Amino acid sequence: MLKRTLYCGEISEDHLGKEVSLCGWVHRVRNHGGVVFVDLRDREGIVQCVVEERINPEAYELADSLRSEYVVAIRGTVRRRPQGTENPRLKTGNFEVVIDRIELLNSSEALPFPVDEETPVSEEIKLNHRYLDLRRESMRENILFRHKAYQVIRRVFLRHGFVEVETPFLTKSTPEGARDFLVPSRLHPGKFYALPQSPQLFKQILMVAGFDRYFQIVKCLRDEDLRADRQPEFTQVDFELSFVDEEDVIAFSEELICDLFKELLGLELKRPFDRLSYGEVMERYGSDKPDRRFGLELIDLSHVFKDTQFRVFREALENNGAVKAINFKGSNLSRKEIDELTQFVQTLGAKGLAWIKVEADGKLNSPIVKFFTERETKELLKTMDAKAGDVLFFSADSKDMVYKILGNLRLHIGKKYGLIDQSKFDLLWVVDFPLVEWDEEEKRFVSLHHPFTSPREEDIPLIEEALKVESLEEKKKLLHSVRARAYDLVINGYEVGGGSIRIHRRDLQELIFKLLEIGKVEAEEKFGFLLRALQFGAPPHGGLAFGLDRLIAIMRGLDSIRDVIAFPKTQKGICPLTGAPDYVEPKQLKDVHIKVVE
RNA sequence: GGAGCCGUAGUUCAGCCCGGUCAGAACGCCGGCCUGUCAAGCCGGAGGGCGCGGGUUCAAGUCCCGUCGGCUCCGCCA
Repeated sequence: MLKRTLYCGEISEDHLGKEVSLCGWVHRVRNHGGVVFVDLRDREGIVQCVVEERINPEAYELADSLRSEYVVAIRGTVRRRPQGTENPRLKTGNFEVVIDRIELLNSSEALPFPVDEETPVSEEIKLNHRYLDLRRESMRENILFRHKAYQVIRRVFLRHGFVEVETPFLTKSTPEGARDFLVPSRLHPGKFYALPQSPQLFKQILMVAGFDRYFQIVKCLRDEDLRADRQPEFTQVDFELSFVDEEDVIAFSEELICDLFKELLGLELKRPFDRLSYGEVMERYGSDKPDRRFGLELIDLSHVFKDTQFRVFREALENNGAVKAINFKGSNLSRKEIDELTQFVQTLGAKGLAWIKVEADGKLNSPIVKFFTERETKELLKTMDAKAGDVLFFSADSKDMVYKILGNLRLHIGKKYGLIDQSKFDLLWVVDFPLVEWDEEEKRFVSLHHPFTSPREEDIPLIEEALKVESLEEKKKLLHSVRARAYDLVINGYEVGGGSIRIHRRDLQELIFKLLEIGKVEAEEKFGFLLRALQFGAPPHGGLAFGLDRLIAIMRGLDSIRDVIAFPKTQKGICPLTGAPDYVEPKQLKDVHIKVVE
């Protein structure tokens, strides 16, 4: 067999006149009668190979019989293409390989879909034949890009003295957080391991153990429903440092992100990244992960309607809710377009969508202005800076609902009407998260981040006070102002990283468990190992984890993380390639003491 | 758990609203021609019965119900 001397995509000026041997896949064959062009492809790119019948009849005949995705080795001589026949779309487009010999290494069936960028192919078919999909240039580049990212990331960590440590995959199920994937134990009937949602507790233990700086590029598993940016198994760039505060973690994170953007995209990001508080981003964007590449900010109207007779607005304000609006400036939306947006917000649980359109003559076209006083209307238009052609959309409801409706509507409009500058990267730290929020379903407070996140020192008395008061409203009020020492990195409206300074004192950790109504017995049972560790000289520590899949997808301008994962799952959590999940043999079930009930 | 869009040749789609030459196009595939193309070109050919199951009807890709699958979103995701 001919042995490769270089990759197809590497052919350049340097190889002119030299004999080369290439191994790869037949991308395309063009036979012009007497001369055949074979585009040969490998992971580095494509190069055109050529053979003429009258010069090399044997190779010509074989070349003529080649079909897409046949595997061949080709020996030949590199030459400059005849003038006027260069192909600027190929990296190797100024050169071609004059075929001396072709070895057919394997043939291929007719393809289920073309290995090119032109034809859109359904996700199902692509994943079914992922090996073919991955041969496509864009997918190959996504995977190679990701590979390069690993290298940059490791280099940055090593530069800063981080130690790479692996943590267990067979671990313990913990309450709080996402649903666990469970693994039945054969040796311990009725007991289960859980696959880790993240190495959170292990990395904290490593800090207690004195490793000082830890990192790991690691799979995390959560048994929750999928989204374009969520897979049941995904990769975190996880790290933790001792003897640090927020600023250290943030500064290091920025360096890591900057190095990635610089080395992989050639972009110099401006440092420090912007920071906004959780409260501010919720007020302005209705989201804790805002995309700031376009406007349409939420504007508060409670002062305008504080005494309004319009029932919908009045009730919202009376019930401690909010009245807010966004102004889609100069959009001149038609009634049909407004109806479409109304339908959209209804899928989010809105009853309807109040709107005002400012017509060209300045008249207001709206189903609701008739309920406003003259003063309200005037102040409203002023607050919203409403001009001819503008369309205003309102939401009046509980604060959570207003944020949800207008935040999602804002994004929907931004995408639908092309308001987003796709060439930009918007990097933002969201800080000052509340430590906990009330969970109406569970009727208790739950961590916004996770139960190991430290509250601000000065806010701890508020927690103690809240635990003493009886009234729930009073509790909520007190706890609302307890801030977590947490920080999220948001890029283009995606949460790509999150972390916090952790609790390193047992008494404080116990206080938080108490706040979260995790009883002493349960805390001991589930987190006893952590509590004990905190008693034996736990250093102050904190860290962060980046969602690598999301980060790579954003850097590559992709909408779905499936495109940066070699073997992703479909929305129903199925791997079409292997057919997982699947039934197993009764013997296997018996071994692990599992009986399946319908 | 819920909502929306989609499912027709190997692939991407049109046809569905207004049931009755509606089973089509392009690419791919097969055969032939062609010495400079590069998503080659030209000529010819094969290939599906419309995801699956019911129902309505004289008649169903076309209407109705159910179901499965893909995608997007809500819930969920400490």
